[in-house]
Formats: sequence, C-alpha cells, structure tokens
Amino acid sequence: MTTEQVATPRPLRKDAARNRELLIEAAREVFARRGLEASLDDVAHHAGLGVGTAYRHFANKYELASALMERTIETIVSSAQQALLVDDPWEGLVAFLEASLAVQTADRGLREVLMGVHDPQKMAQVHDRLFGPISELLHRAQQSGAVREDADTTDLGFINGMMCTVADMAGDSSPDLWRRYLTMCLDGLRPGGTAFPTAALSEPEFRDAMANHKHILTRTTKDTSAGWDGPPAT
Amino acid sequence: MTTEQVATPRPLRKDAARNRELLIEAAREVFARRGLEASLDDVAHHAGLGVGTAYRHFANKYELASALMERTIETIVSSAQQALLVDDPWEGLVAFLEASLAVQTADRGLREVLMGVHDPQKMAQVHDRLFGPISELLHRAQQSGAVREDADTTDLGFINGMMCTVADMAGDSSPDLWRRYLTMCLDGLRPGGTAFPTAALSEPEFRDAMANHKHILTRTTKDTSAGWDGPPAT
DNA sequence: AGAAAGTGGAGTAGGCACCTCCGTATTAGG
DNA sequence: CCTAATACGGAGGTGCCTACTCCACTTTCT
Repeated sequence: MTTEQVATPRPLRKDAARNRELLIEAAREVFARRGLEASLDDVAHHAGLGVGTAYRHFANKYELASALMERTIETIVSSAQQALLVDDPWEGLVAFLEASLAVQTADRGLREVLMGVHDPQKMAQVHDRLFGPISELLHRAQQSGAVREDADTTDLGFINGMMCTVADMAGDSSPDLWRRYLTMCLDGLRPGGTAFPTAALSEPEFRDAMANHKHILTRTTKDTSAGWDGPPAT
Repeated sequence: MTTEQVATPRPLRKDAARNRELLIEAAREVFARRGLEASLDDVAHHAGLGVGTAYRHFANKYELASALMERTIETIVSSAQQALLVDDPWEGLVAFLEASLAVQTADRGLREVLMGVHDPQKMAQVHDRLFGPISELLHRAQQSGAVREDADTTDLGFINGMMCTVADMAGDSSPDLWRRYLTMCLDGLRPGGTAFPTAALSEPEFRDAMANHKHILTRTTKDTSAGWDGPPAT
C-alpha cells in the first residue's frame, strides 16, 4: 500500500478537470436563476466554454442537474431531521419550513424538481423521504397545541407550493418576500381559526395531484413575441 | 322604425353562424381546461370542425381568447364593486375574493391572462381597473378592525396568485381545495397576528413583478418524453 | 517532439405551432 | 331546380427552436 491509487482509471487531464468544475459551477448558477429549461448550451456559454465541451462531460442536462440537485435535496431532508431535535415543536416546524424554503426560493431549478415539473418519479422519491419527518414535525406541533388539529401534512405541501409561487412572482428583486406570506399562512395554522370549508387532500391524492399538474413553471426564453394582438401584426 | 336592420352588412350564412357559435363554445372549454397554450387547431377539433374554418372566423387564437375573456373580466370588476355594497366590510372583502377566485380557478386561460403570462399590457389594464375597488375594500375592512393594519393591497394580489397555484396543483379532481387555503390566509390577515418580517411590495413594485415573472404556467402538451434519465435513452 | 486527450462552434436533425390553399360541400335565392 | 356565392376541411408549407454531433484545431502529458 504505497501512494498508488487504484480508483480512477484515467486521471482526467488538467484543463479537462478545470473545465468540468467550471461547468458545474455555471450549471448551479444558470439552473438556479433560469430553471431547468436552460439548455446545456446555455450552461456552456455561461462557463465560457464551447457546447461540445459540455456534451463531452455530461450526456445531457438532466445528468448534470440531477447530480447537482441531489446534494441540495439532501440538505432539505436533513434539515427536517434537525428540526425534530428542536425542543419547542412549533419552533421546529417553523425552522424547517424556513430552511427548506430559503433553499428552494433561491433555486428555481430545485423548485421545479420538487414540484415535479420535469419528472414525477424523481419528485416522488424526494417526497418519500420527506413525508415521514414532516408528518412527525406537524403532529408534534399539534400535540403541543401549537397547530390546529384539522391541519394535515398535505397542507404543508401546499404551503410550500404557494411560497414557491410567491418567489416566482416576486423574482430576484424581492427575494425574501415569501417570508411575509409564510408568516401569514403560519398564523392561519394556529388553533382557533375559522373552520375549513374543504377537507385536505389525503396523501395519495396529494401525490396524484403533484404527479399530474405539470403545467406550472417553464419558459423564460427570449420571448420577443408580442402578446394579445401581436403575433401576426402585419 | 320597422323591422329593418341596418347593422350587419352580410347576414352570415346559416351554417357559418352555427359554426361560429360552436367555435366560441369550444374555445371557452378548451382554454378553460388547458389554458391559452391550446392552439386554434385544438379548438377547431374540439368543436368538431376543420382548422381552416377556425382561421376563417378568427385571425388567431388571441383574437378569440381576448373576446372571450373580456366578458369574464368584466364580471370580476363588477363583483368588486358589488362587494363594496355589502354592509360588513370583512364579509364584503371575503365575498369578493371568493367570487373572483371561483371564476379564476375554473378557468386556466383566465388565470394566465390575469397573471400576465402572455401579455403584460393586457394584464396591466385589468389591474388598473381592479386596484381601486380592491384597495377600498381592504381599507374599509382595516378601518372596521377586521383586518390587521399592516396588510397591503398587494398582499391580496399575492393571495390571489397563491390560490391560483393551489388550483393548478390540485387540478380538476379537487376543484374547491383553494377554499381551504383561502380560509387559512384570511385567518392570517386578521388583527393580532405575528409581525411581518418583510414589507409588502409597493404597488409599482407589484406591477413590475407581475410584468416580469412570466415563467409561471405554460406547456401541457403530449410530453411523451421521459424525464431525468430519459431523453437520449438509446 | 509526438501521441493522446480535449476543445469550439457551425451545422444537422427533428419536433411543433401557426397558418394557407384549394378541391369539395353547402346554402341562398332567382 | 340550378347556379353563384359562400363556407368547409385538413394536408402540407413555413419558420422557429432546442438537443446534440462531428471534426479540424489546440493543449497537455511523458
């Protein structure tokens, strides 16, 4: 066992390694700002590299994005577990939502993955890992009397979705506006509120809804096109 | 003043008139269900007619959609005015939101127009007509002590957006779910809630945000494509 | 220095939405 | 009933856009 390394078959040339890093960093920025609708071409240019280079390193944008997101998703899952360790159940719940949303609102690509815009299966996997902890977080808060009894875990899913919308609407100029509306929603979760006129979705219904909505998000492009009375415009 | 009609230059042939109605009806359904992303081709087929027919009657889908939406938007504006006549300010505010959202959640095309997905100008016009009445509705409620003092008219805009998201997420299978979350948000608007950590957007900021978000919504298509590890799939 | 590895970006492929065109069908009315 | 005027249908043209490939050229490694 000397200094030999058996792991890597071919050590990757110096410039190649550097470019790979550049691509990953560029991808992080581009996907965060513009969502997964950005192309590998975009990422390449943002990194100051040619398209060909991007395609040699990553088969397609999903491979690149998938790797990128994995780590961030891990962060969210673990912050749910962290939150369970907070003594005050209400504070734990709030801390989790804030942490999770801080990450999501700063990264449009991540939002798209979590909302299942591109691949329902990927989203489902993530939800599998989050449902348990979040559910517990909620029940703990309910048992302590901090949250109304008729709140459901799926409500937290919808609150999450609503905050993502606020982030999309507000854009980069007011990156923290969601906190205002989260505060509002959380006040609405406290005991003693108005009776709900509609039942929450069950978990399977929620999964179904998430798997089928698609629609939301997509398209930023250079949309020069006019609008209502535009397209033909002879 | 006999039975003579001076108005129409050419009375439109019987079948043509019938088809025109069929198209309008079909457009209403198709745009409501699939949004303005549906093509005139889609509308034509839904009406059981050929594409050519659709294009003879309407220059493009925007002309058709614009006419269609105009009436509905009128409904919303007038329900804001109606709401000002309700004695209890809180009830008036709630009544307006519910009426307005009932219409919006049932019509995806309308939602897109109101959220400015296609044409910021059209949206701006609508907002011009709504801002006054809504603002008054809110201030009245605040003066009566029913709504917290630090709520802002733009908050109602965001609440509206959030409910549209819920409608998109829930889909046709739970068309009324938004009522649950509206209840929650409204409880959060009552006096005595947690202090907001972020200021509301000013009206100009709100308009800016709405004009620039684009992104949201679009694309339903027959997306056969796989997802994360899919596209190439050789 | 020579071979191996990596690069850039014009160009190809393919999909999709919008719209046109014209042979055929329907209607109006003389 | 017959003809002219009007309307219909839908195959296919056009243009746009995105994903991805290919190869002459550059950089690195030994």
